[in-house]
Amino acid sequence: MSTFDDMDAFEGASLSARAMAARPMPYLDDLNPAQREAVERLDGPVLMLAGAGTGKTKALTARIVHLLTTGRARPNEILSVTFTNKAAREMKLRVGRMLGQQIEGMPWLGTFHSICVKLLRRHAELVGLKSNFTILDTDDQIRLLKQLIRAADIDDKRWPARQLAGLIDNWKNRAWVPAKVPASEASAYNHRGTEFYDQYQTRLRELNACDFGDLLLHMVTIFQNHPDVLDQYQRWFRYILVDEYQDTNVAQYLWLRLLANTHKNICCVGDDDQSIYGWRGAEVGNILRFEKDFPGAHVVRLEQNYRSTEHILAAASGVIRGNEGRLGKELWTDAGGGEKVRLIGHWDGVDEARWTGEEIESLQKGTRGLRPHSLDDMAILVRASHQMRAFEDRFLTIGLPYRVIGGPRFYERLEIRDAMGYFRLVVSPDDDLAFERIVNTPKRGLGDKAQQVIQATAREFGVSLLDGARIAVDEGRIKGKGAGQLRHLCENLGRWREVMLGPVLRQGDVEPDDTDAVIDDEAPFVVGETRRGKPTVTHMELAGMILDESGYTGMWQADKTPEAPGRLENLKELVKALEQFENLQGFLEHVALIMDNESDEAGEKVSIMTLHAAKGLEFPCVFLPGWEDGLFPSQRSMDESGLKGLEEERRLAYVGITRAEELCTISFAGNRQVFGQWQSALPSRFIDELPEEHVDVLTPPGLYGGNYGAASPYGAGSGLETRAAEANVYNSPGWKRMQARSGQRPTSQPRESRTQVIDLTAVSAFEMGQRVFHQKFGYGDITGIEGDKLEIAFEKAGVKKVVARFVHADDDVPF
DNA sequence: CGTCATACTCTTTTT
DNA sequence: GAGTATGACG
Repeated sequence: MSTFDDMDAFEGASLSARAMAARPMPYLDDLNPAQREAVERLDGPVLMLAGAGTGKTKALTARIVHLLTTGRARPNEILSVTFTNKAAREMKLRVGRMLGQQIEGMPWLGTFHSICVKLLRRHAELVGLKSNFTILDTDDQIRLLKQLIRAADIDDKRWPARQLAGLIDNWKNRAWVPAKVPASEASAYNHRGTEFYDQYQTRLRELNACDFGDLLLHMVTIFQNHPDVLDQYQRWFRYILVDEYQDTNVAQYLWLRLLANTHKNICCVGDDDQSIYGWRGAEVGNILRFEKDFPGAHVVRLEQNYRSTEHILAAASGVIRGNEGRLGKELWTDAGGGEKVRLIGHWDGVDEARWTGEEIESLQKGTRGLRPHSLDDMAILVRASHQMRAFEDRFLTIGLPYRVIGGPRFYERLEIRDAMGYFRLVVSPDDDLAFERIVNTPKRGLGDKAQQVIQATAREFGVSLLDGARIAVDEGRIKGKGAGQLRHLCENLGRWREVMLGPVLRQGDVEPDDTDAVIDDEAPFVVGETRRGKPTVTHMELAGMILDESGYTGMWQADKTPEAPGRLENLKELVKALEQFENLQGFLEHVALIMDNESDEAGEKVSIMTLHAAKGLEFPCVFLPGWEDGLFPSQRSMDESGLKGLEEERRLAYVGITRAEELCTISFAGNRQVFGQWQSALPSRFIDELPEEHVDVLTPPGLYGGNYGAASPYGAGSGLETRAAEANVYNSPGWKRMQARSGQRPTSQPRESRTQVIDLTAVSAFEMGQRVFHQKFGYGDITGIEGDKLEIAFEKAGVKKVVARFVHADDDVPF
């Protein structure tokens, strides 16, 4: 079967090019001249330099629609790549909307990774894989490397697997296969980096697996070594569109260049000022070099900003101006001045969080001529995720609803990964990594020794761990109660697999309720020559069955730790998520590639996220806390990458400010608790780069260091001065206030500013001494009741004041 | 083999 | 400070 037969068979061809060519093009009227040029210049290489908030996605979707409308390409001949699944979804949606019809056939609109998986499944054998290869997540990757490291008798304390993983990842990002890693890297990882890289790749092949970086690397390798394959795709993809081009790494760049080589109709959209992923291999150079790489390229600049006020844009420009070697863009708007960017200094991180919380509440009511804002309009953008905690703590105690975006991802949670380990093993019984993960979870009395026996047996017979386990059990190589449990597990796995595959049909059997399907070609799994009927249970039921019968659910039900209920909840959610998929296999594939978690909880909430996660988003009101040297710009960034690192941090600042539509508030704190240790810092150097005429310095009464220029409470300074200041810290009013606060008198000032409805039913449900459960703090006893707030002595988290509705009575535990 | 205590790293950022 | 990893003990 030729590769393109199935492409044609793809949903794609549903739109006839002729029918579309006759249509009007209303979408063009909606564009400004620059956008319009970017849309209409269809042939040849185009670089769309799109500043923040300049309608990039609009132009990009209009371009796709234009390609379709003019009949230049059918939907399945357009390759459009994004970095995130979210961006891909958004684009699909908007193309459909603009076109006025739902488009089924954009099979090649997706992330680099998802498109590469699709391609790689077709050509896997060219790099020594089978088309049903599994995609390893970071955790599997690390465990695999650790095995290799230990096998080589190296101290994995001194030479951590994470480091090696990072190294290999880097190399893959640069499209270096083991043989191509340059000599200059030879000293990496104690001079054994390349050696391990080679071993690792071999091992992956044995496991019929690949990691994230491989998805791209393998495709580049295939394109380079198999011109016939490349040629097909080069001809097939008549038009290529790339979003966020400034974030591409070398492998992605090569991949694109190879594919674009025939038609050369490649349109890259990006903003060099928003390149913030250098640390994971992105090369700003790709976008800076575009005109050299693609001779005859047209560059279109989108500079009219539709998002922010003048002051905000000017502040952002002022900061980004400090970077060298930009392509150069100046954003402008006709939106008028608006509010100046606000700057405020705080004594410490706790104060910062408290002030921010109060500010959010007054923005909600509407202050100083600003309209009232929904909490959904507000976001707190931090440099590093650990900064989130201060805000979470504060918001929890004052009962301010918030959502953390990009926090611990759903699919990375322990219980989810365990569950998926079971699913993986049912779908592919020779997934050794999955086997290792779940053999002894829940506890089955299979410790180190038993597992070594299994390993040895598997190696001896040259089979998977699961088969090795079967043999080991049959031959009585494993003793004790573990043996029985292991046998049980193996039998279960076999049985679940049979259930999934469906009943075996004998020659001539007819499906009871489907007369056409003597042999069901669409059945998810056709193994060997065996014919299978429709499974008797849905994959959701199967999933539930697996989790229950394996004892996994039971394990958490028996667990009395505070996390257990949440974990069970997550497992339920996991099974629910299965509904959207045809079968377990489809689900696993999806999960491997989905890294963003859309938690669409209802209700108005303030968003808290990292600056990286905020790229592409916008909010009327944005808070940018933690602008202190060392934190932002991050010391590590500067140590590792010097000026380049600093410039990337500066771009991060630029990204942060340009997220704001109406109000942008920057803050810093003189002191912060890091690693449980108090540390002081100076205001960020980026603060000095904010143009004064666009900044409002807020200095609340009794506050230290609210002025900038001479911004720090201790004066701008040398290390000496800082040390001296540290000595003074303990006499300062702020310190004393902090001490007083941590004393937590039960009658501390009631907060008059709150206009929250007190939920009396919630309060009256509690009484002194009652044992309660809190989602974040765990179990505790009520030691005080005051309005709608409870004072609770938590077992783990200590004494806290918490709004009653965040607390549940715990009826399970007698006292 | 499983549980508990201690010791040690960790904080960038993610497809 | 918290989570993980290792080692001693039951």
